[in-house]
Amino acid sequence: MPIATTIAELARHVGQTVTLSGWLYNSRSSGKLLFLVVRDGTGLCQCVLEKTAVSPEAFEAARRLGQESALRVTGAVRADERSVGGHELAVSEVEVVQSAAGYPITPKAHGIDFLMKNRHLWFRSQRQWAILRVRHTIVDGIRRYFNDHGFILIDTPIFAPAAGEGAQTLFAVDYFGEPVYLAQTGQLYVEAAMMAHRKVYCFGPTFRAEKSKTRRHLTEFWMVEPEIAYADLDDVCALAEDFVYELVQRVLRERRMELELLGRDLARLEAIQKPFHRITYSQAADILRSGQTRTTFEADLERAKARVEELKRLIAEKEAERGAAGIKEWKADKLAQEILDAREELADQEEAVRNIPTHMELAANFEWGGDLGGSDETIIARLHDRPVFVTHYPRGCKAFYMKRNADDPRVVNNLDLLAPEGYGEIIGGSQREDDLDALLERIKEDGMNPADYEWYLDLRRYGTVPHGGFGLGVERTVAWICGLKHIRETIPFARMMGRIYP
RNA sequence: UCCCCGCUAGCUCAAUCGGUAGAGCACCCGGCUGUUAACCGGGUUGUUGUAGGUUCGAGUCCUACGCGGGGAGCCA
Repeated sequence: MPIATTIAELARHVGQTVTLSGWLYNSRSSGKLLFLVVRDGTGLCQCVLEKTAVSPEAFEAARRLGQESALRVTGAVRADERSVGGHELAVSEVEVVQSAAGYPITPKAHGIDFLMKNRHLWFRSQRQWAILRVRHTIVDGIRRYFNDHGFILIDTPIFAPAAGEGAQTLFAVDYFGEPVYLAQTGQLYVEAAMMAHRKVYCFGPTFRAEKSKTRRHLTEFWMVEPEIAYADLDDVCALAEDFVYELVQRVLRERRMELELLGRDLARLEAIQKPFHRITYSQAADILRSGQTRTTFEADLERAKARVEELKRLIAEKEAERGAAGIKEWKADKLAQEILDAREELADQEEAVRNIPTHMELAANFEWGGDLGGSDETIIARLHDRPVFVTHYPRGCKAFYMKRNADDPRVVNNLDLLAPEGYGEIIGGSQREDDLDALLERIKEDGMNPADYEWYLDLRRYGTVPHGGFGLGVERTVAWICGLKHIRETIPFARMMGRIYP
Protein backbone atom coordinates (compact mmCIF):
# COMPACT_ATOMS: atom_id res chain seq x y z
CA MET A 1 0.00 0.00 0.00
CA PRO A 2 1.44 3.39 -0.93
CA ILE A 3 1.66 5.94 1.88
CA ALA A 4 -0.61 8.98 1.56
CA THR A 5 1.49 12.06 2.27
CA THR A 6 2.16 15.67 1.32
CA ILE A 7 4.97 17.29 -0.63
CA ALA A 8 6.27 19.01 2.51
CA GLU A 9 6.83 15.54 4.05
CA LEU A 10 8.62 13.96 1.07
CA ALA A 11 12.09 14.13 2.61
CA ARG A 12 10.95 11.50 5.17
CA HIS A 13 9.85 9.09 2.46
CA VAL A 14 12.86 8.78 0.16
CA GLY A 15 12.87 5.30 -1.31
CA GLN A 16 9.24 4.63 -0.38
CA THR A 17 6.17 4.58 -2.60
CA VAL A 18 3.75 7.36 -1.74
CA THR A 19 0.55 8.94 -3.04
CA LEU A 20 0.31 12.72 -3.44
CA SER A 21 -3.05 14.40 -3.94
CA GLY A 22 -3.04 17.80 -5.57
CA TRP A 23 -3.34 19.82 -8.73
CA LEU A 24 -1.33 19.96 -11.93
CA TYR A 25 0.77 23.13 -11.80
CA ASN A 26 2.54 22.64 -15.12
CA SER A 27 3.53 19.80 -17.39
CA ARG A 28 6.25 19.20 -19.97
CA SER A 29 6.39 16.33 -22.33
CA SER A 30 9.40 14.83 -24.03
CA GLY A 31 7.98 12.08 -26.18
CA LYS A 32 8.36 9.00 -24.02
CA LEU A 33 8.89 11.04 -20.87
CA LEU A 34 6.37 13.26 -19.10
CA PHE A 35 7.10 15.77 -16.34
CA LEU A 36 4.07 16.63 -14.20
CA VAL A 37 4.70 19.48 -11.79
CA VAL A 38 2.18 18.92 -9.02
CA ARG A 39 1.25 21.29 -6.19
CA ASP A 40 -0.65 20.07 -3.15
CA GLY A 41 -0.87 23.18 -0.99
CA THR A 42 2.31 22.35 0.90
CA GLY A 43 4.75 22.71 -1.99
CA LEU A 44 5.65 21.75 -5.54
CA CYS A 45 6.91 18.38 -6.72
CA GLN A 46 7.99 17.23 -10.17
CA CYS A 47 6.52 13.83 -10.97
CA VAL A 48 8.27 11.95 -13.75
CA LEU A 49 6.25 9.53 -15.84
CA GLU A 50 8.05 7.14 -18.17
CA LYS A 51 5.99 5.81 -21.02
CA THR A 52 7.00 2.25 -20.31
CA ALA A 53 5.94 2.48 -16.63
CA VAL A 54 2.20 2.71 -17.31
CA SER A 55 -0.32 1.66 -19.93
CA PRO A 56 -0.32 3.62 -23.24
CA GLU A 57 -3.84 4.89 -22.42
CA ALA A 58 -2.79 6.12 -18.97
CA PHE A 59 0.29 7.87 -20.43
CA GLU A 60 -1.80 9.54 -23.12
CA ALA A 61 -4.44 10.66 -20.57
CA ALA A 62 -1.78 12.14 -18.30
CA ARG A 63 -0.11 13.90 -21.23
CA ARG A 64 -3.37 15.65 -22.14
CA LEU A 65 -4.22 16.85 -18.63
CA GLY A 66 -4.78 20.61 -18.54
CA GLN A 67 -3.24 22.97 -16.03
CA GLU A 68 -4.92 22.79 -12.59
CA SER A 69 -6.48 19.39 -13.19
CA ALA A 70 -7.00 17.63 -9.87
CA LEU A 71 -5.09 14.37 -9.53
CA ARG A 72 -3.56 11.72 -7.29
CA VAL A 73 -0.10 10.56 -8.20
CA THR A 74 1.57 7.44 -6.84
CA GLY A 75 5.24 6.72 -7.20
CA ALA A 76 8.63 6.16 -5.61
CA VAL A 77 10.24 9.16 -3.92
CA ARG A 78 13.81 10.00 -4.82
CA ALA A 79 16.06 12.93 -4.12
CA ASP A 80 17.02 14.82 -7.28
CA GLU A 81 18.91 18.09 -7.55
CA ARG A 82 17.29 18.86 -10.91
CA SER A 83 13.81 18.97 -9.41
CA VAL A 84 11.96 21.82 -7.65
CA GLY A 85 11.99 21.16 -3.92
CA GLY A 86 14.84 18.66 -4.25
CA HIS A 87 12.64 15.56 -4.49
CA GLU A 88 10.72 13.96 -7.29
CA LEU A 89 8.34 11.10 -7.83
CA ALA A 90 8.97 8.21 -10.24
CA VAL A 91 5.32 7.75 -11.15
CA SER A 92 3.65 4.34 -11.30
CA GLU A 93 0.01 5.51 -11.29
CA VAL A 94 -1.95 8.66 -12.07
CA GLU A 95 -5.55 8.99 -10.95
CA VAL A 96 -7.43 11.90 -12.48
CA VAL A 97 -9.84 13.45 -9.97
CA GLN A 98 -10.97 16.18 -12.34
CA SER A 99 -9.66 17.00 -15.78
CA ALA A 100 -9.50 20.79 -16.15
CA ALA A 101 -9.19 22.67 -19.43
CA GLY A 102 -8.51 26.28 -20.30
CA TYR A 103 -7.14 27.50 -16.94
CA PRO A 104 -6.76 31.25 -17.47
CA ILE A 105 -3.51 31.89 -15.60
CA THR A 106 -0.83 30.35 -17.79
CA PRO A 107 2.87 30.12 -16.90
CA LYS A 108 3.40 33.18 -19.13
CA ALA A 109 3.19 36.86 -18.24
CA HIS A 110 -0.11 38.48 -17.24
CA GLY A 111 -1.18 42.04 -16.47
CA ILE A 112 -2.23 43.12 -13.01
CA ASP A 113 -5.85 43.86 -13.96
CA PHE A 114 -6.28 40.34 -15.32
CA LEU A 115 -4.65 38.80 -12.27
CA MET A 116 -6.78 40.83 -9.85
CA LYS A 117 -9.94 39.81 -11.74
CA ASN A 118 -8.75 36.23 -11.34
CA ARG A 119 -7.67 36.67 -7.73
CA HIS A 120 -9.63 33.54 -6.74
CA LEU A 121 -7.30 31.52 -9.00
CA TRP A 122 -4.18 33.65 -8.63
CA PHE A 123 -3.83 32.32 -5.05
CA ARG A 124 -2.56 29.08 -6.53
CA SER A 125 0.50 30.71 -8.10
CA GLN A 126 3.75 30.30 -6.21
CA ARG A 127 4.38 33.92 -5.23
CA GLN A 128 0.85 34.49 -4.00
CA TRP A 129 0.98 31.22 -2.12
CA ALA A 130 4.19 32.30 -0.38
CA ILE A 131 2.87 35.78 0.47
CA LEU A 132 -0.29 34.50 2.14
CA ARG A 133 1.73 32.02 4.15
CA VAL A 134 3.90 34.87 5.43
CA ARG A 135 0.74 36.85 6.18
CA HIS A 136 -0.59 33.92 8.15
CA THR A 137 2.57 33.82 10.25
CA ILE A 138 2.50 37.58 10.83
CA VAL A 139 -1.15 37.45 11.92
CA ASP A 140 -0.44 34.49 14.18
CA GLY A 141 2.67 36.27 15.48
CA ILE A 142 0.57 39.31 16.38
CA ARG A 143 -1.93 37.26 18.35
CA ARG A 144 0.78 35.19 19.96
CA TYR A 145 2.78 38.24 21.02
CA PHE A 146 -0.09 39.95 22.82
CA ASN A 147 -1.56 36.79 24.27
CA ASP A 148 1.85 35.78 25.64
CA HIS A 149 2.43 39.23 27.15
CA GLY A 150 -0.71 39.40 29.29
CA PHE A 151 -2.95 41.34 26.91
CA ILE A 152 -6.69 40.67 26.81
CA LEU A 153 -8.38 40.61 23.39
CA ILE A 154 -11.21 43.12 23.10
CA ASP A 155 -13.37 42.97 19.98
CA THR A 156 -14.47 46.50 19.13
CA PRO A 157 -17.57 47.33 17.09
CA ILE A 158 -17.46 47.69 13.33
CA PHE A 159 -20.57 49.91 13.19
CA ALA A 160 -19.53 53.26 14.63
CA PRO A 161 -21.79 56.21 15.35
CA ALA A 162 -21.32 59.48 13.50
CA ALA A 163 -18.49 61.18 15.32
CA GLY A 164 -17.86 64.79 14.39
CA GLU A 165 -14.98 65.37 12.03
CA GLY A 166 -13.42 63.01 9.58
CA ALA A 167 -16.73 61.58 8.34
CA GLN A 168 -15.67 62.13 4.74
CA THR A 169 -13.09 59.35 5.08
CA LEU A 170 -15.65 56.89 6.48
CA PHE A 171 -18.03 54.55 4.70
CA ALA A 172 -21.63 55.42 5.50
CA VAL A 173 -24.06 52.56 6.19
CA ASP A 174 -27.82 52.72 6.62
CA TYR A 175 -28.50 51.48 10.15
CA PHE A 176 -32.29 51.21 10.52
CA GLY A 177 -32.60 54.59 8.87
CA GLU A 178 -29.76 56.18 10.82
CA PRO A 179 -26.46 56.93 9.10
CA VAL A 180 -23.62 55.10 10.86
CA TYR A 181 -20.10 54.41 9.67
CA LEU A 182 -17.77 51.47 9.27
CA ALA A 183 -15.11 51.78 11.97
CA GLN A 184 -11.72 53.16 11.00
CA THR A 185 -10.26 52.43 14.45
CA GLY A 186 -11.19 50.60 17.64
CA GLN A 187 -8.99 52.82 19.75
CA LEU A 188 -11.55 54.73 21.80
CA TYR A 189 -13.29 51.49 22.76
CA VAL A 190 -10.04 49.78 23.57
CA GLU A 191 -9.21 52.64 25.94
CA ALA A 192 -12.38 51.84 27.89
CA ALA A 193 -11.42 48.16 28.10
CA MET A 194 -7.84 49.01 29.08
CA MET A 195 -9.19 50.65 32.26
CA ALA A 196 -10.73 47.26 33.12
CA HIS A 197 -7.94 44.88 32.04
CA ARG A 198 -4.79 47.04 32.15
CA LYS A 199 -3.34 45.64 28.89
CA VAL A 200 -5.70 45.01 25.97
CA TYR A 201 -5.72 44.85 22.18
CA CYS A 202 -8.20 44.75 19.36
CA PHE A 203 -7.52 43.11 16.02
CA GLY A 204 -9.80 43.24 13.05
CA PRO A 205 -10.69 44.85 9.76
CA THR A 206 -10.91 48.59 9.49
CA PHE A 207 -12.34 50.80 6.77
CA ARG A 208 -11.22 54.03 5.13
CA ALA A 209 -13.10 55.79 2.35
CA GLU A 210 -10.02 57.76 1.29
CA LYS A 211 -9.88 58.09 -2.48
CA SER A 212 -6.28 57.00 -2.62
CA LYS A 213 -5.03 55.04 -5.61
CA THR A 214 -1.53 54.18 -4.53
CA ARG A 215 0.49 51.07 -3.82
CA ARG A 216 0.11 51.71 -0.07
CA HIS A 217 -3.69 51.97 0.26
CA LEU A 218 -6.65 49.65 0.71
CA THR A 219 -10.20 50.67 1.64
CA GLU A 220 -10.45 47.62 3.91
CA PHE A 221 -7.40 46.53 5.85
CA TRP A 222 -6.46 44.83 9.11
CA MET A 223 -5.10 46.66 12.08
CA VAL A 224 -4.02 45.57 15.54
CA GLU A 225 -4.33 48.15 18.31
CA PRO A 226 -2.83 47.48 21.74
CA GLU A 227 -3.54 49.87 24.61
CA ILE A 228 -1.75 49.87 27.98
CA ALA A 229 -2.44 51.54 31.35
CA TYR A 230 0.11 53.40 33.49
CA ALA A 231 2.22 54.10 30.43
CA ASP A 232 3.90 57.13 28.90
CA LEU A 233 5.29 57.64 25.41
CA ASP A 234 8.51 55.76 26.21
CA ASP A 235 6.55 52.73 27.37
CA VAL A 236 4.47 52.73 24.17
CA CYS A 237 7.61 53.02 22.01
CA ALA A 238 9.26 50.18 23.93
CA LEU A 239 6.23 47.98 23.34
CA ALA A 240 6.09 48.81 19.63
CA GLU A 241 9.80 48.17 19.25
CA ASP A 242 9.77 44.78 20.95
CA PHE A 243 6.60 43.76 19.14
CA VAL A 244 7.85 44.59 15.63
CA TYR A 245 11.24 43.06 16.37
CA GLU A 246 9.62 39.81 17.52
CA LEU A 247 7.37 39.69 14.44
CA VAL A 248 10.36 39.97 12.12
CA GLN A 249 12.25 37.29 14.07
CA ARG A 250 9.29 34.94 13.91
CA VAL A 251 8.95 35.28 10.13
CA LEU A 252 12.70 34.86 9.65
CA ARG A 253 12.53 31.67 11.72
CA GLU A 254 9.42 30.11 10.22
CA ARG A 255 9.08 31.47 6.69
CA ARG A 256 12.61 31.56 5.33
CA MET A 257 11.68 29.34 2.38
CA GLU A 258 8.76 31.61 1.42
CA LEU A 259 10.90 34.77 1.72
CA GLU A 260 13.56 33.21 -0.47
CA LEU A 261 10.94 32.22 -3.01
CA LEU A 262 9.84 35.88 -3.06
CA GLY A 263 13.43 36.93 -3.63
CA ARG A 264 13.51 38.92 -0.37
CA ASP A 265 16.91 40.27 0.64
CA LEU A 266 17.14 38.50 4.01
CA ALA A 267 20.13 40.56 5.13
CA ARG A 268 17.89 43.62 5.23
CA LEU A 269 15.51 41.84 7.59
CA GLU A 270 18.29 40.37 9.69
CA ALA A 271 19.56 43.93 10.19
CA ILE A 272 16.37 44.71 12.13
CA GLN A 273 17.77 44.81 15.67
CA LYS A 274 16.83 46.64 18.83
CA PRO A 275 17.01 49.48 19.59
CA PHE A 276 15.22 51.14 16.67
CA HIS A 277 16.16 54.71 15.81
CA ARG A 278 14.26 57.51 17.53
CA ILE A 279 14.01 61.07 16.34
CA THR A 280 11.57 63.85 17.08
CA TYR A 281 9.45 65.62 14.52
CA SER A 282 11.63 68.73 14.93
CA GLN A 283 14.76 66.69 14.22
CA ALA A 284 13.00 65.17 11.19
CA ALA A 285 12.22 68.69 9.97
CA ASP A 286 15.91 69.64 10.34
CA ILE A 287 16.94 66.50 8.44
CA LEU A 288 14.53 67.35 5.61
CA ARG A 289 16.02 70.82 5.23
CA SER A 290 19.59 69.59 5.57
CA GLY A 291 22.32 69.32 2.95
CA GLN A 292 22.35 65.57 3.51
CA THR A 293 18.77 65.31 2.26
CA ARG A 294 19.54 67.55 -0.70
CA THR A 295 22.59 65.47 -1.60
CA THR A 296 20.63 62.23 -1.24
CA PHE A 297 17.88 63.50 -3.53
CA GLU A 298 20.40 64.85 -6.03
CA ALA A 299 22.16 61.49 -6.10
CA ASP A 300 18.78 59.76 -6.55
CA LEU A 301 17.91 62.07 -9.41
CA GLU A 302 21.24 61.52 -11.14
CA ARG A 303 20.91 57.78 -10.70
CA ALA A 304 17.36 57.78 -12.06
CA LYS A 305 18.37 59.92 -15.05
CA ALA A 306 21.32 57.69 -15.83
CA ARG A 307 19.11 54.62 -15.54
CA VAL A 308 16.55 56.17 -17.90
CA GLU A 309 19.26 56.67 -20.54
CA GLU A 310 20.65 53.20 -19.95
CA LEU A 311 17.21 51.62 -20.26
CA LYS A 312 16.42 53.54 -23.44
CA ARG A 313 19.67 52.32 -24.95
CA LEU A 314 18.99 48.79 -23.77
CA ILE A 315 15.48 48.79 -25.25
CA ALA A 316 16.73 50.14 -28.58
CA GLU A 317 19.44 47.46 -28.70
CA LYS A 318 17.04 44.67 -27.88
CA GLU A 319 14.50 45.90 -30.41
CA ALA A 320 17.15 45.99 -33.10
CA GLU A 321 18.24 42.50 -32.14
CA ARG A 322 14.67 41.23 -32.19
CA GLY A 323 14.09 42.71 -35.64
CA ALA A 324 17.27 41.21 -37.06
CA ALA A 325 16.94 38.71 -39.89
CA GLY A 326 17.12 34.98 -39.15
CA ILE A 327 16.57 35.27 -35.40
CA LYS A 328 15.25 32.19 -33.59
CA GLU A 329 11.66 32.50 -32.41
CA TRP A 330 12.40 31.57 -28.82
CA LYS A 331 15.13 34.20 -28.76
CA ALA A 332 12.76 36.85 -30.12
CA ASP A 333 10.20 35.86 -27.48
CA LYS A 334 12.76 36.18 -24.71
CA LEU A 335 13.84 39.57 -26.03
CA ALA A 336 10.21 40.72 -26.17
CA GLN A 337 9.80 39.86 -22.49
CA GLU A 338 13.03 41.65 -21.59
CA ILE A 339 11.86 44.69 -23.51
CA LEU A 340 8.57 44.71 -21.58
CA ASP A 341 10.41 44.47 -18.27
CA ALA A 342 12.77 47.25 -19.29
CA ARG A 343 9.85 49.46 -20.37
CA GLU A 344 8.13 48.94 -17.04
CA GLU A 345 11.24 49.95 -15.16
CA LEU A 346 11.70 52.85 -17.56
CA ALA A 347 8.21 54.15 -16.72
CA ASP A 348 9.02 53.91 -13.00
CA GLN A 349 12.35 55.67 -13.42
CA GLU A 350 10.87 58.41 -15.58
CA GLU A 351 8.24 58.95 -12.92
CA ALA A 352 11.02 59.24 -10.35
CA VAL A 353 12.79 61.83 -12.50
CA ARG A 354 9.55 63.84 -12.66
CA ASN A 355 8.81 63.50 -8.93
CA ILE A 356 12.20 63.94 -7.28
CA PRO A 357 12.47 67.70 -7.91
CA THR A 358 9.03 68.16 -6.30
CA HIS A 359 10.05 65.98 -3.39
CA MET A 360 13.27 67.98 -3.01
CA GLU A 361 11.36 71.20 -2.92
CA LEU A 362 8.83 69.85 -0.43
CA ALA A 363 11.66 68.75 1.86
CA ALA A 364 13.76 71.91 1.47
CA ASN A 365 10.78 74.19 2.17
CA PHE A 366 9.41 72.01 4.94
CA GLU A 367 7.87 74.23 7.59
CA TRP A 368 7.48 73.29 11.22
CA GLY A 369 3.80 72.57 11.86
CA GLY A 370 2.89 70.63 8.72
CA ASP A 371 2.49 66.88 8.53
CA LEU A 372 5.21 64.72 7.00
CA GLY A 373 4.30 63.73 3.44
CA GLY A 374 4.96 60.38 1.82
CA SER A 375 8.20 61.53 0.21
CA ASP A 376 9.34 63.08 3.49
CA GLU A 377 8.80 59.79 5.30
CA THR A 378 10.66 57.96 2.58
CA ILE A 379 13.73 60.13 2.86
CA ILE A 380 13.80 59.87 6.68
CA ALA A 381 13.47 56.09 6.50
CA ARG A 382 16.09 55.83 3.74
CA LEU A 383 18.68 57.48 5.95
CA HIS A 384 18.24 54.68 8.50
CA ASP A 385 18.83 50.93 8.23
CA ARG A 386 16.33 50.04 10.97
CA PRO A 387 12.76 51.13 11.64
CA VAL A 388 12.70 54.70 12.90
CA PHE A 389 10.32 56.29 15.39
CA VAL A 390 9.32 59.86 14.71
CA THR A 391 7.81 61.41 17.86
CA HIS A 392 6.42 64.70 19.16
CA TYR A 393 4.46 66.06 16.20
CA PRO A 394 2.84 69.50 16.33
CA ARG A 395 -0.54 68.98 17.93
CA GLY A 396 -2.27 70.81 15.08
CA CYS A 397 -1.74 67.93 12.67
CA LYS A 398 -2.68 65.15 15.08
CA ALA A 399 -5.88 63.78 16.61
CA PHE A 400 -7.60 65.34 19.63
CA TYR A 401 -6.95 62.43 21.98
CA MET A 402 -3.14 62.66 21.89
CA LYS A 403 -1.37 63.77 25.08
CA ARG A 404 0.04 67.26 25.05
CA ASN A 405 3.74 67.33 25.92
CA ALA A 406 4.47 68.76 29.36
CA ASP A 407 7.71 70.54 28.38
CA ASP A 408 6.67 71.79 24.95
CA PRO A 409 2.93 72.47 24.68
CA ARG A 410 3.23 72.90 20.90
CA VAL A 411 3.69 69.13 20.45
CA VAL A 412 2.02 65.90 21.50
CA ASN A 413 3.48 62.65 22.83
CA ASN A 414 2.86 60.61 19.71
CA LEU A 415 4.86 58.15 17.65
CA ASP A 416 4.97 57.04 14.05
CA LEU A 417 7.11 54.05 13.12
CA LEU A 418 8.60 54.20 9.64
CA ALA A 419 9.65 50.89 8.11
CA PRO A 420 12.97 50.79 6.25
CA GLU A 421 13.40 50.62 2.46
CA GLY A 422 10.69 53.17 1.77
CA TYR A 423 7.75 51.15 3.10
CA GLY A 424 6.50 54.12 5.09
CA GLU A 425 4.40 54.32 8.19
CA ILE A 426 3.47 50.93 9.63
CA ILE A 427 2.59 52.18 13.12
CA GLY A 428 0.85 55.29 14.39
CA GLY A 429 0.15 55.82 18.06
CA SER A 430 0.48 58.01 21.13
CA GLN A 431 0.20 58.53 24.79
CA ARG A 432 -3.44 59.61 25.30
CA GLU A 433 -4.67 62.82 26.82
CA ASP A 434 -5.68 61.68 30.31
CA ASP A 435 -6.68 65.09 31.68
CA LEU A 436 -10.42 65.77 31.42
CA ASP A 437 -10.14 69.54 30.93
CA ALA A 438 -7.36 69.31 28.36
CA LEU A 439 -9.36 66.71 26.42
CA LEU A 440 -12.53 68.81 26.50
CA GLU A 441 -10.57 71.79 25.25
CA ARG A 442 -9.20 69.81 22.30
CA ILE A 443 -12.63 68.42 21.40
CA LYS A 444 -14.02 71.94 21.25
CA GLU A 445 -10.98 73.17 19.36
CA ASP A 446 -11.66 70.63 16.63
CA GLY A 447 -15.27 71.82 16.43
CA MET A 448 -16.70 68.57 17.74
CA ASN A 449 -19.59 68.15 20.14
CA PRO A 450 -18.49 66.96 23.64
CA ALA A 451 -21.93 65.36 24.04
CA ASP A 452 -20.94 62.75 21.42
CA TYR A 453 -17.98 61.76 23.62
CA GLU A 454 -19.66 61.58 27.02
CA TRP A 455 -18.79 57.92 27.56
CA TYR A 456 -15.20 58.57 26.50
CA LEU A 457 -14.97 61.53 28.88
CA ASP A 458 -16.17 59.27 31.69
CA LEU A 459 -12.89 57.38 31.35
CA ARG A 460 -11.17 60.62 32.46
CA ARG A 461 -13.64 61.25 35.27
CA TYR A 462 -13.25 57.89 36.95
CA GLY A 463 -9.72 56.79 37.70
CA THR A 464 -7.89 58.34 34.78
CA VAL A 465 -4.21 57.37 34.48
CA PRO A 466 -1.43 57.96 31.95
CA HIS A 467 -1.91 55.44 29.14
CA GLY A 468 -1.28 54.93 25.47
CA GLY A 469 -1.20 52.59 22.53
CA PHE A 470 -0.74 52.28 18.81
CA GLY A 471 -2.14 50.74 15.65
CA LEU A 472 -0.12 48.53 13.32
CA GLY A 473 -1.27 48.04 9.73
CA VAL A 474 -1.02 44.35 8.89
CA GLU A 475 -0.86 44.70 5.10
CA ARG A 476 1.88 47.33 5.12
CA THR A 477 3.83 45.13 7.51
CA VAL A 478 3.39 42.11 5.22
CA ALA A 479 4.45 44.19 2.19
CA TRP A 480 7.56 45.36 4.01
CA ILE A 481 8.59 41.95 5.34
CA CYS A 482 7.94 40.26 1.98
CA GLY A 483 9.60 43.10 0.07
CA LEU A 484 6.56 43.64 -2.16
CA LYS A 485 6.04 46.59 -4.42
CA HIS A 486 2.28 46.69 -3.88
CA ILE A 487 0.00 46.16 -0.87
CA ARG A 488 -2.77 44.50 -2.94
CA GLU A 489 -0.99 41.14 -2.88
CA THR A 490 -0.79 41.06 0.92
CA ILE A 491 -4.50 40.42 1.58
CA PRO A 492 -6.54 37.55 0.10
CA PHE A 493 -9.21 39.72 -1.51
CA ALA A 494 -8.06 43.32 -1.75
CA ARG A 495 -10.64 46.06 -1.50
CA MET A 496 -9.47 49.17 -3.27
CA MET A 497 -11.01 52.20 -4.84
CA GLY A 498 -12.70 50.89 -7.99
CA ARG A 499 -12.13 47.21 -7.21
CA ILE A 500 -14.63 45.02 -5.40
CA TYR A 501 -14.59 41.82 -7.56
CA PRO A 502 -14.10 39.00 -6.79
C1' U B 1 -10.76 66.49 -6.31
C1' C B 2 -6.14 67.21 -9.28
C1' C B 3 -1.78 65.48 -12.46
C1' C B 4 0.65 61.56 -15.65
C1' C B 5 0.16 56.80 -18.45
C1' G B 6 -2.63 52.94 -20.77
C1' C B 7 -7.03 50.33 -23.28
C1' U B 8 -5.64 45.90 -30.28
C1' A B 9 -7.26 37.76 -30.34
C1' G B 10 -8.83 34.06 -24.05
C1' C B 11 -3.57 36.13 -22.13
C1' U B 12 1.07 39.25 -23.02
C1' C B 13 2.15 42.56 -26.69
C1' A B 14 3.48 44.41 -32.21
C1' A B 15 1.48 47.37 -36.28
C1' U B 16 6.88 52.72 -39.77
C1' C B 17 4.41 58.95 -42.27
C1' G B 18 -2.91 58.10 -41.58
C1' G B 19 -2.92 53.18 -46.49
C1' U B 20 -5.18 45.12 -46.71
C1' A B 21 -4.75 44.15 -38.21
C1' G B 22 0.12 40.49 -36.72
C1' A B 23 3.44 37.50 -33.38
C1' G B 24 4.19 34.46 -29.02
C1' C B 25 1.43 31.90 -25.34
C1' A B 26 -3.21 29.21 -24.42
C1' C B 27 -6.12 25.42 -27.32
C1' C B 28 -6.13 21.27 -31.36
C1' C B 29 -2.90 17.72 -34.57
C1' G B 30 2.07 15.58 -35.11
C1' G B 31 7.46 14.81 -33.34
C1' C B 32 11.07 14.28 -29.30
C1' U B 33 13.73 9.61 -22.84
C1' G B 34 15.88 14.74 -18.24
C1' U B 35 12.57 18.84 -19.11
C1' U B 36 12.90 23.63 -15.66
C1' A B 37 7.84 29.70 -18.47
C1' A B 38 11.01 22.91 -22.32
C1' C B 39 11.65 22.64 -27.54
C1' C B 40 10.45 21.67 -33.11
C1' G B 41 6.58 21.45 -37.39
C1' G B 42 1.31 22.49 -38.74
C1' G B 43 -3.70 24.60 -37.54
C1' U B 44 -7.97 27.73 -35.10
C1' U B 45 -8.56 32.82 -32.87
C1' G B 46 -10.66 40.14 -33.93
C1' U B 47 -17.26 45.08 -33.11
C1' U B 48 -8.79 47.71 -32.09
C1' G B 49 -12.82 50.35 -24.45
C1' U B 50 -17.58 53.47 -25.92
C1' A B 51 -19.78 57.62 -28.67
C1' G B 52 -18.88 61.41 -31.96
C1' G B 53 -15.56 64.29 -35.33
C1' U B 54 -11.53 65.27 -39.26
C1' U B 55 -10.20 62.45 -43.84
C1' C B 56 -10.76 59.41 -50.26
C1' G B 57 -9.15 56.27 -46.14
C1' A B 58 -8.48 56.09 -38.70
C1' G B 59 -5.75 50.90 -34.33
C1' U B 60 -3.00 55.50 -35.55
C1' C B 61 -5.18 62.46 -35.48
C1' C B 62 -9.14 65.56 -32.44
C1' U B 63 -13.27 65.85 -28.51
C1' A B 64 -16.15 63.68 -24.68
C1' C B 65 -17.11 59.63 -21.63
C1' G B 66 -15.94 54.78 -19.33
C1' C B 67 -12.51 51.40 -17.22
C1' G B 68 -7.65 50.27 -15.39
C1' G B 69 -2.55 51.61 -13.64
C1' G B 70 0.72 55.15 -11.07
C1' G B 71 1.21 59.63 -8.18
C1' A B 72 -0.48 64.25 -5.14
C1' G B 73 -3.60 65.28 -1.07
C1' C B 74 -5.00 61.93 3.12
C1' C B 75 -3.45 57.87 5.70
C1' A B 76 -2.00 52.14 8.53
